[in-house]
Parts: sequence; C-alpha cells; structure tokens
Amino acid sequence: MSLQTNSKVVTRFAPSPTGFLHIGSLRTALFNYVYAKQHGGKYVLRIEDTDKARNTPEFEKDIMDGLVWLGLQHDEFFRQSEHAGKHKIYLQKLIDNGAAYISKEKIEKEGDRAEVIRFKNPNKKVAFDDLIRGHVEFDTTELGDFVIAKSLDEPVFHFAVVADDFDEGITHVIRGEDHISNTPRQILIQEALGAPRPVYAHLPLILAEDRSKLSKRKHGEAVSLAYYRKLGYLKEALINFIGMLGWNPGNDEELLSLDDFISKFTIEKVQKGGAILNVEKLKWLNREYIKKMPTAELLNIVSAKMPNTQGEILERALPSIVDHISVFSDIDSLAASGEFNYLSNVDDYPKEKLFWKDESDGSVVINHFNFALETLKKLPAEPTAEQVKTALWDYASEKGRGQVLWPLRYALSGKDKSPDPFVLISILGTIQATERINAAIKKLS
RNA sequence: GGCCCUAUCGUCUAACGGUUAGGACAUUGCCUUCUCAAGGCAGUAAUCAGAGUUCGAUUCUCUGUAGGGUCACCA
Repeated sequence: MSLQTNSKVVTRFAPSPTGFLHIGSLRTALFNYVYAKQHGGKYVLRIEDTDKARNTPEFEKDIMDGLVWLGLQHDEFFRQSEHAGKHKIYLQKLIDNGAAYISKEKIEKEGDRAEVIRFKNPNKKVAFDDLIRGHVEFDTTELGDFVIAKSLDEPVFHFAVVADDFDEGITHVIRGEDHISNTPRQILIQEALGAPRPVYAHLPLILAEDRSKLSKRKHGEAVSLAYYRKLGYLKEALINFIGMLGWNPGNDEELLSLDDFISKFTIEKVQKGGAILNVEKLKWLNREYIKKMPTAELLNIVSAKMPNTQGEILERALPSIVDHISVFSDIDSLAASGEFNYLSNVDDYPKEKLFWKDESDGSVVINHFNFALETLKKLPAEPTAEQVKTALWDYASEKGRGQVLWPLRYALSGKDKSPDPFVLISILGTIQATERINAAIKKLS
C-alpha cells in the first residue's frame, strides 16, 4: 500500500515481438495504461526481444502500430536487447555474491550450452499480495536452481524482466495470469538483486469458445488485433469491449470510452475467472459506435468501399446502408451479394414480381404507377422521404398499401428486399425514379 | 501428474449474510410494417455438488467435481 501512495506509479506493458499483437495482450496493455493514467503515473512500453531466434521487426511494428492506433500512447519506450550491458553487470554481481553460479550442463537438445548461469535457489516459501487475487503463496523448492542466463551476455526472460523492471522503476506489474507461477522465481531474483518488490496484479485470461486459452496456433488470426482492425472494427468499440471483459463499472453502463476507463477503472474489481471473447457483443458495441460517428467520417469510410456509388446518391443512401451493418467489412459482403445494386441500376426482374401477393391485373398496377408519376412531378427533384410519404400515403392507404407500395418499391429497386419506396425515391431523386417506374410500366404493357 | 488459479442465465457480469438473484449481448414472441433491416415492448434462461457456520447462505469454511494456467538454455 505504501508503495502506491508514496511513489509515482509506473506500469509497463512488455510484449515480445514473436507474434501479432494478441487480443489478450491488448487488455493487459489497456489496463496498464489506464492504471498509470488514473494515478498520474507513467506507462512504459518495453519490447522484450531477448529471444533472437523468434523475434521479427514485423511483429514489433505490428505491436507498436496497433497500440498507437488504439490511442494507448506510451510515456517511455525500451527495447530489452538494448540493456544487455546492464544485465551483464547484474549477472556478474549475483555470481560474485554467490546468488548465482556458472553451471556445467549436459547438452540435451539443439542449442543447449555446455555452460549456463543458474540461480542458487534458497528453497523457501514466497508469498505476495496480488491486487486481484489477494494473498498468494508458493514454495520455490520445486523450482530447483533455475537457469537465469545462457551466458553473461544472454540473460533469460525471468532475469531480464526483473532487471528491467528494477531499472525502469516499475511499481506495478499488471500482466496475464499465465505469469502468476513465474512470480515467485522473479521475486527470488529481485531479492538477490536488492530490488524493491513491485505490486502485482494478475489478470484473468481471455478464453476461446471452448474455454481454452486463446492461442494463435489453435484459434488462428481471430486472436490478433490486426484481424479485427482489418474487418473494420472501430477502436472505440475494441477498447470498450476489451476493457469490459473481466471488469465492469459496477452499474448498468455499457458504453465506456478510454477516458471513462481512466476515471472509473478499479483494479481490485477485476474478475478472477477467465472470460470468453464474445464476438456478438463486440459487434453490437461496434454498431453502437458506428451510430455515434459523424456523418462526414462515415461517408469517407463507406465511400471508399463503394466505388460504384458516389456523390449525392451515396450521401442520401448512407443511413440505409449503415443501417444494415455492424462492422464496415459487412459492406463488402453485402455489396458483393448485390444488396446495394439498386443505387446504380435496377437488376432485371420478371414482371410478375410487380404484383402484390396474388394480384395479377397489370392495368391496376399501371394506374398506381401513373399516380406515382404524377405525384413525382409535383415534388422537388430531390425530395425527402417524408415529403414523398406525405404525397403518396393517402392514395396508398385508400387503394391498399401492399397493392401500391410493393410494385412501386419493386420497380424502383428490382429487389425483394430494399428500403421502402419513400426512402428509395428520396435517394434516387424524382428523375431517376420516374425512369424506373416507366420501365416497369413498359414491362407490364 | 506436481504446484497454482477459478466457478451466478448460452456469453459478459451485478447483488454490506436477508433481493421476486438485477443488467447487457444472444435467443424467442409481440408491436410497427409493402419487403428486409432498424426501432419499441415483453418473455425464456443462472447461483457446480455435498457437508458445515448462521435465525438466515450466491456471499464465510471444508471436501468433492469441473475448467483453466504453469511446470524450457521461449517470453
């Protein structure tokens, strides 16, 4: 407790660039960021690149890009490999004071060294108070004298983490639950180094549908931020969703921004059990955020996805397009299946489609069309849907709405499913609408 | 298997030891309606099991069960 109140909070997110930014890591990053910000502290990003064989610059770039895109800007940046000199000094110090030793090994697999540095395990019980889990206790005896470096120049994860956390003044280690059993050995190293112990908080894991840990190998690309980003999920929705997996504000609020998290987040209230990632809810959230988007921004995005429909038509059609999607990539599939064809042309259709239910008298339909044509003449070239509705409603009610509106809508859209004819006319304008109705009349006569 | 962690509707979750166990997503029905959506309203649905402690356990304790994590010269 005293650590929290007396010193400035410093948190860190320490991914290793051996894969794309994982959705679970994303939450770790978010909570670290939020926790630091709400305590007026610092949030450090540290790339843990000590495994030279598996690191790639692409992954490092993906991680950094993803974080920046989400708005989780770090205050300080480190690359673990750049601390090799410091690690070496610490390692030497431990060897000198007998806390670690150079050990002769037999080579069991490829890459094994004949000599490694092992930590002299004091074989004791280690206990720590986890902000989320409370009191946790381990007996480190079973760990044996574990390896902390392959050589003076090649520290292994546990050692590098402790050394770096120490150097960077990390006060709070907020990380995934998969690290909880790593904690005792890291505490042992800390003690040997004379480093202060940070406050620990182990987050529950994000699970797949089958309750297993979300892993790239098992669950494919749906575990990476890049995947969701590519599908067109909004960062606001992603942050909101991830932040509420395993945590909630304690009331019925569902829509939270990054700033809301900073003001409301309470690490003690983080759930202890793992949570399944529920894409349906993510979609719902995304839709909520799409609804909130400024029209101009929306137009930009939709416009890029619909090269065949541009300008004012697209502008007027925007609400009816957005109405049908929960993610922007939905537009691609909807467009591919011809859902929006009516915006540029009328697909050919059999004239029977112009009859409502079991009607079959073409002349009656033509009468309705003629009334519509007359009405269009009296309307402005680009009427609002409301204006069109007012002009046609009484007639349609009198003659039968289905009888009038179904053929009209079909003539205008050429489709079984579409926006209603009033909206259609408001999108197309009276000139285009007149053309399409005339084409329908020609079909019938 | 050892060690560790966890357990409320299908999913995410709320509930100072006393609630008709609440909300959201999903789902179902209804309304609206010319179609498809959207929207509105309503409904179905949960305390893992068994012992304790207590006047009273979702809540505390123990046991069991189930699930998960971790056991590298990876991070």
